[in-house]
Amino acid sequence: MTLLSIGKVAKRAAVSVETIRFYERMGLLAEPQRKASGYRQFSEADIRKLIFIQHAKNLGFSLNEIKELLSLQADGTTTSREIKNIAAHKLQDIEAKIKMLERMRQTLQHLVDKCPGKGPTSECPILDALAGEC
Amino acid sequence: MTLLSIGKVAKRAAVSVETIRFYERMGLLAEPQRKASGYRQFSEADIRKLIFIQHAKNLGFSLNEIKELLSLQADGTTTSREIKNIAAHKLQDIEAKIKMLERMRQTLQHLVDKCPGKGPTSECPILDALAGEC
DNA sequence: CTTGACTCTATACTATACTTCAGAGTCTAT
DNA sequence: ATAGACTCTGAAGTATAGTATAGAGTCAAG
Repeated sequence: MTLLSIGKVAKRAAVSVETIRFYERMGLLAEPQRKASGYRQFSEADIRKLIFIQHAKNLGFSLNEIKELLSLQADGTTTSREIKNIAAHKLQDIEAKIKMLERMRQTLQHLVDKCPGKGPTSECPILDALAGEC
Repeated sequence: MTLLSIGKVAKRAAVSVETIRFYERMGLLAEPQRKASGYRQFSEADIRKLIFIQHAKNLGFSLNEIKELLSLQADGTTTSREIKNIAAHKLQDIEAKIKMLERMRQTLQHLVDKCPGKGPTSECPILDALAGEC
């Protein structure tokens, strides 16, 4: 198999060289082979792993969660059920976040609608509402 | 007016003593009066400000944004229009976040639905999708 | 064989919003 | 007067996900 420099891998996976070294330190990527000079040598599998990481990040997984997914994937005794559970949990996280943001959106929309957009700040309903007891 | 210790203020505003000192350092609260001993002395207005900060945080404003809101509020030349603009901007931020989370939710829901929840990880459609090129 | 691009390590820095800690001094109730 | 609660400062630590930098060494093309 062809071995690739960190720069090539970075370009192909669309991440920075520093990010790759950072992921290695964090344990998301195994320590790669080295040349006699100390230069890292990566394989195509590492590129796939980096792409996996980006996709999981896009779905809201943290690096720690991604690390867990990767280790479960590597572990022969893990079943698809565990992966599904993790994904379902993350789905709930996301739904909870959406609900919170929806509440924030509604409240803020009300305030913006109520504000005439003129006059001094002392009569601004937005500031009034923020100062209010409840 | 009655003056209050940092501990009383913390209790009444439902924040920690350290948080109050932190907000002071960040410039969200003005430096309070001090007793001869160096103990801070707060007023009811400070409690209202702390409550304002909590409410604004609940609506998604960052501490820096809240700092701006507070300084605009204090500044006599600012109009309600500026506050409305800031709130409207934040509303757009929130809406953008919701949209992104909705996309994440949909993708993740699809994956969870597709996964039978049994069998080895090597056949897990969730992991497959994360590894996929696109 | 030289030059420019690349890579190495280690450390520090970014942003956000706090929390924790040590060690010293103060306040209040009994 | 003394014990326990409270407060002070300044610095360091937490979590997340990287980015930046210095100084040294390596690689590939002409």
